[in-house]
Amino acid sequence: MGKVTSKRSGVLELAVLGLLDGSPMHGYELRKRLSSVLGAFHAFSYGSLYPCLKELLGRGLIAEEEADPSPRARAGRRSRIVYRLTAEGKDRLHELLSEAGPTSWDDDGFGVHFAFFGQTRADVRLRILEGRRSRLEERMEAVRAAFARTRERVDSYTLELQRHGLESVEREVRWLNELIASERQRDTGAASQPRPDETDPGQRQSTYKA
Amino acid sequence: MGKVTSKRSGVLELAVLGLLDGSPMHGYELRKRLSSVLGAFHAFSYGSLYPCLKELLGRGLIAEEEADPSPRARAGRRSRIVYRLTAEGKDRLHELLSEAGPTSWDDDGFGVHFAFFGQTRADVRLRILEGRRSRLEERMEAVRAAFARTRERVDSYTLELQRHGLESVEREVRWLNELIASERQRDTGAASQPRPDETDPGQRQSTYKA
DNA sequence: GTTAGCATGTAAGGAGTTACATGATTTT
DNA sequence: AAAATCATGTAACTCCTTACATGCTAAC
Repeated sequence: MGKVTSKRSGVLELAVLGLLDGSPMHGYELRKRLSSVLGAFHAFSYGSLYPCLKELLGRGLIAEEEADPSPRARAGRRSRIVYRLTAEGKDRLHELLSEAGPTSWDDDGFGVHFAFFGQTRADVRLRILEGRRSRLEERMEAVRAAFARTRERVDSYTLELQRHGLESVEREVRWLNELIASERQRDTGAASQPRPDETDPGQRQSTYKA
Repeated sequence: MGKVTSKRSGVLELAVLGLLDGSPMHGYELRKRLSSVLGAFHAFSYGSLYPCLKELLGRGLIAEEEADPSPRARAGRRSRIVYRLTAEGKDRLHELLSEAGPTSWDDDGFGVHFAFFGQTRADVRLRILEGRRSRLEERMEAVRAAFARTRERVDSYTLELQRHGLESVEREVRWLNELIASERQRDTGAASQPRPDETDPGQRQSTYKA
């Protein structure tokens, strides 16, 4: 009945809402931020971004900005459409940030969720980090098993590829272990509050690697 | 006019042809090999594999095996369909293995191409490795640029994500550098043969990492 | 005043997943 | 003979990309 259109992925929706929560922006700028935040993980094209913005607008999660802070738009039409998050958009953002499902463990989803960890509850952060780790460990086990089964029969390039892949995943697991340890540390000390909702803007310098 | 159906991706096609060139296999087995060869890079589901096999069959690149080496199939119907590469399939495989285009530089494509480097000409190998490296270096530059622009304004989680992403890419570039150096080394010494087509099964132990 | 880059958008379609459906073979 | 796993297949659907189309704005 009320089905607006398609769902436009959870990942892009979260990324857009999260970025607009920081500050209002127009699409072009948004896309640059996406590329830099997701960086090595993923990049979106305009062909998915603009339709997504339209849909979010239709759902009332974002709205066009009225203001023209500097009088650049001469008359009538402005060429840049600046979007801001509505109250409903903020609600939806917090809803998405509370979800620690499988979509927050895969390659794309994890990157986006992690990027907004500053706005995410501590318990959800931990669940996502641990979920991601399990996911990677499963993958490693599968590869290692196949590795053992076929070791003799594959040429050295295939072997080298598997070795490098495995090493990359192992590296990410170690990274996650450090992050998880670091999360646990800050949890002890402050009793497990049901919903801390820490705004904590930039206090925490990286204890992880240094 | 002769358009059979859709293209079913170049990546899957190459992977299937390459694996079947090794030895005939049925779909289920093929999929396991795919997961292990591509490992950390990508995995395909049956929903894409079986349609692909059908299409390759229709194009005459693969064929169903006649043989039943062990009399396991009792009567009439066999439950496993074993595919083998046809002569046309071998041609197509060599054609795909000679291509060093953009598809061999992205995440999925590179993994598959690399897995079959043993069947790839030396000059093509080098072009692919160098193409992949440029691609990664472009990405790094973009991220670094954005990094410099927004450094102050982002919270520590976003920063940590960018740092980790950048480090992962840097690691792969170093890996590629070693591979490229190693390729260049074996090129000098043997004059540049037009088509060496070295079968070289497992001679070459990893000089890269040790 | 024209090239280059900013900015927005759309239509067509490619690529693969999920979920489902079904049967054969092996293990318990 | 029930349960697990092997094995094959399909339809609907999700999601994103490519290629195109258009106009504004700044620099040369």
